[in-house]
Amino acid sequence: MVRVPLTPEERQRGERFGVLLRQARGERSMVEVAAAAGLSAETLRKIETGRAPTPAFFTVAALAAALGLSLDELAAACAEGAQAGEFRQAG
Amino acid sequence: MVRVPLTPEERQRGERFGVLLRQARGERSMVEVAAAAGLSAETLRKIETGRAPTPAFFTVAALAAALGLSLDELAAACAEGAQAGEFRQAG
DNA sequence: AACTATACCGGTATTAGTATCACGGTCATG
DNA sequence: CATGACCGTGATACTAATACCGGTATAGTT
Repeated sequence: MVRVPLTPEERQRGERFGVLLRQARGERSMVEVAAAAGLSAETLRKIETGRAPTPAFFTVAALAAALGLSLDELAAACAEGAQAGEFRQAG
Repeated sequence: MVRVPLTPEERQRGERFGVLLRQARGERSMVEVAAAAGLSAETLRKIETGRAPTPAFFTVAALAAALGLSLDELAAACAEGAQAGEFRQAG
């Protein structure tokens, strides 16, 4: 095995990431935001639904610009979410 | 063609991106920074040399955290660099 | 019911990111 | 020179991101 498959935690992080993007998209359509970011709507949908859990940096940067989000806050939000659900689930 | 190959501009952006990371690494070794970011040294090398021009978002986020960089500034620097190197070299 | 717009889903094709393996260069030791 | 440790690099193997296609479902309009 030369490339390790994505761990469940990474996929969960991708899901949280997608939720954040979807919230930021608000009422706008996928097609509009995807076009603004220079992506296909399918790619945006995969990212939002967590089916593409680790998108490329510049893809996320373009999306963040189209949505008016901060990359640092975005990454921090995912990291915080990971800690919240990672080892503090039981107590 | 279902996935468009990276354009020369995207590759150039990847090279600028790698240069920024290498500058931020300073005197530290690849092995140390890669370990701090949770990557293999080879992956860090590919990113720094521009052979991986569009790394994953969380890979970049981990690197930025290890190097003390801002993701927003990083993305902005690459975008500005694109404009600066495109038609305004002296800018 | 038909038409339009939006979003979800499975399948498919192609490129690219990431990790492991193997090699050369440098410095310190003997 | 031989050995070992660290650094950077190139080749290779494997998974994932991205895009396109067809089908499905919901909601609004006529």
